[in-house]
Amino acid sequence: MADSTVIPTGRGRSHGGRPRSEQARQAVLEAVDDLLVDVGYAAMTMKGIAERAGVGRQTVYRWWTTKAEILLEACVEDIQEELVVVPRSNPAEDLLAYLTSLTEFLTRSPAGIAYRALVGEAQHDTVVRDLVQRADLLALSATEVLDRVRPKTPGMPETPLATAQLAGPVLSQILTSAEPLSPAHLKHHVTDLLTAWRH
Amino acid sequence: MADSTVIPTGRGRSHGGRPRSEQARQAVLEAVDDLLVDVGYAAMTMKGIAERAGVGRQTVYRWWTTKAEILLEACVEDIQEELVVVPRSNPAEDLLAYLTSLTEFLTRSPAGIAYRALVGEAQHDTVVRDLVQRADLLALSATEVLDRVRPKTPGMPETPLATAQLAGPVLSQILTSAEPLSPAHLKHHVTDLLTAWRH
Amino acid sequence: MADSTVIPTGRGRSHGGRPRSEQARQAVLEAVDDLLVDVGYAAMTMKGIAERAGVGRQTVYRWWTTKAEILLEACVEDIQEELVVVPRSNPAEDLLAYLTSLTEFLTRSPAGIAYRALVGEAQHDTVVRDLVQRADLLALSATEVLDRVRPKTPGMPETPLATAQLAGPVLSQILTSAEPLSPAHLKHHVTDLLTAWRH
Amino acid sequence: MADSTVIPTGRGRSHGGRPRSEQARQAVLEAVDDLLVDVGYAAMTMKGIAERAGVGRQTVYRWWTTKAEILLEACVEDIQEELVVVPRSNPAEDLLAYLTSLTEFLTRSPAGIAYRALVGEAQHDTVVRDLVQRADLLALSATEVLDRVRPKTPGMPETPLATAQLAGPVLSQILTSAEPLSPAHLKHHVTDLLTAWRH
DNA sequence: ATTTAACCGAGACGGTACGTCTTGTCTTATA
DNA sequence: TATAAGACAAGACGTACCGTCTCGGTTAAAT
Repeated sequence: MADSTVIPTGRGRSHGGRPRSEQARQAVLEAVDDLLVDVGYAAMTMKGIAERAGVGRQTVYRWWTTKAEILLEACVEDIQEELVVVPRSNPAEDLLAYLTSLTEFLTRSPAGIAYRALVGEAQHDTVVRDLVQRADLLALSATEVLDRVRPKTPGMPETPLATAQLAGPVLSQILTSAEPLSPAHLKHHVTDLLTAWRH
Repeated sequence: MADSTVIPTGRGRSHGGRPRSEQARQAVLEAVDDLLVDVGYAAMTMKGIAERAGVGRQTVYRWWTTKAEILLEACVEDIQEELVVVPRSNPAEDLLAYLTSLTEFLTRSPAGIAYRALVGEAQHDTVVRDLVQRADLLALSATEVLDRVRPKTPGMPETPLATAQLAGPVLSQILTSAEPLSPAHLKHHVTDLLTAWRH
Repeated sequence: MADSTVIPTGRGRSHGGRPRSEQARQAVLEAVDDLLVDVGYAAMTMKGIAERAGVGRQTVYRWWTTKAEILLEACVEDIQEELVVVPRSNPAEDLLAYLTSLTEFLTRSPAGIAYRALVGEAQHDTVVRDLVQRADLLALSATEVLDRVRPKTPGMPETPLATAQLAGPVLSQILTSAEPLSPAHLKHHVTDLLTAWRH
Repeated sequence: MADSTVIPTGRGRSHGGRPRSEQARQAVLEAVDDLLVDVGYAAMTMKGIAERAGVGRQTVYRWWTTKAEILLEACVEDIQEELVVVPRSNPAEDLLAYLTSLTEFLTRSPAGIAYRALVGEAQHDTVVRDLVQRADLLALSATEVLDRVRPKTPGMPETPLATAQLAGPVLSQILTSAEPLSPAHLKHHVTDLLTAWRH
């Protein structure tokens, strides 16, 4: 799935013609990251992206149709690296490390901020909604942690609900409030989860 | 607090002059609701709102500065009515009724769709972010339910975290996926919460 | 006829709304004259006109659809003034004065250069062709002279042909060559015309 | 002179390499003729020409710099054939036949329409102006006729003026009006010319 | 009863981003 | 080396919306 977005060089490639410039692609992806930090999602425009990247406007439109699409491509590579959590010795530490890492990602990392912008845009735009769902960025990282913890928690529900129970409170707090859940809250939350899942 | 947004007729009112037209205000609020359903948030413009309401553009700009602000005012009145849950005989039913009602609100009600649009816009626009936080629409309804349940759940954490644990999974699922949590999931989630909160 | 183009303030004016800015209109007409001299017709763009006039792009498009249309409006007022020839004592002098004035107009006057540009564009663009024909700028001035001369030239053909015979050689020479007909040629031409028209 | 444009295969041709494709050249010249009729001069683009000809864009730019240049080359060969008038028994018939042929050429023949487009473009573009003047397409054909008539018209002025007097009214009428001079007008014009030229 | 002041609708104003188009250059693979 | 294909940077195209302004008219409270 990811391939179709990650490797856009595809496209027929029958013969002849100048090949796509990897340099231009990288310049656009970097420009998008920079602009998101500098001016924010709302003030980011296709025109501005092209200019910041030193690239023709048509070149941007040739490969992407919206700024959300560019943002997704720019974000999708980073997210896996940044959200990988090294296994811990026990479930409580494992889950807490994940939630801490998730909070950090969503509030500090450029990729995380991009992810929030995408989720925001998804509420307005059906196309973006589909893109975000298909990429399903959080589920991948959460699944990994949950699979490690599952053997020791016989009451854990199936993955979709467990993911929602684990990450939902953290994510929705960040999306609707100024402040994320505190480390103490995170710890309490993990304890409650394990209490429930062990029964 | 809500008053400051609901009664905008204030504004100095030193003396003389034609009073604000309540008719124009209502026309704008209704136009915004209609347009959100008809064309979606992204395609909704200040110009379009004025035209749909049969109102001069200056009249819109005189009282609101962004479409988010109008939407908030249109939404804030409905939300309390729609999310009120009649008390049930036991905690499990009380919580389940609330989550069911919340799911319904966020996926069906025009006011709920407006709320999602506002949360979405808040990720792009700091001003909207503040508006949404200040209104704190969900907390009000959740607090009521939690207060009813609290006497029977000694382990329930303080309200902010409990609200996140209760509504977070439901909300974040709706914001990031096509499908909300199923009734069965909601039931399972309530059971888990009560298991944790009773210990 | 000319009124419809000369008084563009018309347009219904049924009620309400900010009235058209005469200042903006004048700024555009002057900008077009300037640009025609500075950069030439081909390099003149709607964007450039708006910028030179210090006017929004939409303001230009609101009142004119092509640069030719603007040019015509800018030209149509000047042309009558510049091509009026004071009556002379005899036909030969009358005609020669007109042709001299015409040559001067077409090779020196900004309005004359604009007229040539319009005739040029008329070869490519049917809409411009109609505009130019309808305005019929040269015929008006030629008719005046011909009417003065006619009483003394019984053999003069009807006005359309006489106009072509009088001005055609001068105009086509200027349109297809670097150099206009010389004063000596003009004199010779007038003599030939009168010879023919007196028989 | 014509050679430099007609035989563009020249270009040094010092040593090896793939020779110019005569097939590509013909395809371009035909595409230009087709497009002029189909979409008109203004809507004709270098890109469109290349695509219609089934030719690479670089190939077009390699051999011509503007569409006017291509048009001139496409036009220059035809014009001589189409404007040749077989000698008639008397000056009046000779001149009338020429003017009739000229009218037909300018209003019907693709090459004539191309010529009008070139004259039109010459008003905007100095380079085209020079090209058209240098080719001097009409003078060649007019000179031929005038030379036949001259022995019988002692008062005919030198060729440039005589050409202007003969063809100018016809040409300028076509360039500035919807309708060319009528056959009756042409006949009248010839009579007038001969009246003047015989004195 | 008149004046004053803020409201109302309409719509033109100077801007700016949109997404598309053409320009002339370049880079590739093929002939 | 010339070719067809097609990506590239640049920038004009005409449209839409932005937020402001100007108009003539309306509606009340303060003169």
